[in-house]
Amino acid sequence: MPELPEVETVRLTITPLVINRRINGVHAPFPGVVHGLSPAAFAEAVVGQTLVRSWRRGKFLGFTTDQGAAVLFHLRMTGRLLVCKPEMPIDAHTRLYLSLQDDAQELELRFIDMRKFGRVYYLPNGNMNDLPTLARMGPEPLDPSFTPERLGNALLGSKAPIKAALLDQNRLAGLGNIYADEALYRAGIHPQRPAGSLDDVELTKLHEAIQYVLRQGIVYGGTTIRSYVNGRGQTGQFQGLLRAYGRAGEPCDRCGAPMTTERVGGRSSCFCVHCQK
DNA sequence: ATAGCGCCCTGGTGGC
DNA sequence: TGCCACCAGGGCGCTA
Repeated sequence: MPELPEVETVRLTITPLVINRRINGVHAPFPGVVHGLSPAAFAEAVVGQTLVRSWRRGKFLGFTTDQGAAVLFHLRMTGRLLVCKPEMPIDAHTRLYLSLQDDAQELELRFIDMRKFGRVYYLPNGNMNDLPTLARMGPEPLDPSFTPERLGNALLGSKAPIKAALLDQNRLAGLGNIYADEALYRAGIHPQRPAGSLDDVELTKLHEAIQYVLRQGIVYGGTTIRSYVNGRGQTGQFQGLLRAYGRAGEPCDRCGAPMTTERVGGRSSCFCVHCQK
């Protein structure tokens, strides 16, 4: 499930292969993949533009073009981005692909998504605020401006379980089920705690834990549970270092007691009842 | 405004 | 062995 570290890893692996390439064509075997406009309209808008810069906001991966527009991808659950030669056989789950040309050769950027949750967005002016989801999105947890105080502000007054609040992209960008469980485990905080009830010491611990697990996730190239691969088709390596997510019934790394699983905020959550208060 | 829940989607898994 | 209910969950839209 691509979360911030997986999207960042995809961005890092894709970027050198697609930057300074001109979009020559658009094909959308699954027309619904393009958000808010038809594939034909998307193609008409984007063909002829050159990708000049990549960026990430939460779980969105964006490419800015030479005309100041932006093409965004959201991988949701099972989305992948793959850069390959045109002659490579098309995967059955390919939802959209862009033909990219430079002086030397043509490549394709393919968006593959088994479950069709993923979307492609086009922003004519490249302005993130034109997409309401991005305009509302909370702070970037790895930005230097993200402090324990800002985390506290994001959670202030919330009676929702801290786990649900961490998954709420309007409070904090980029966390999904895996890294939320990992961060709460590392911080020793029970997922059912009301988000607004954390004291300053806990906020400091949770802030450190969020940054730590996200940075580790990036260092290890993301977490592959089922389908995630980076832009070169390689799996991540962080799954071997998970201490909470998916470890129900296994012994806690700290105290040895079996890890508990429970649904919190509609999501399965793994935690240690002894170590997380 | 906030919190909770169903929905979209498909493939893998586990139970009978 | 075969079938099928169930589960995974990000973001959105609806409800109370």
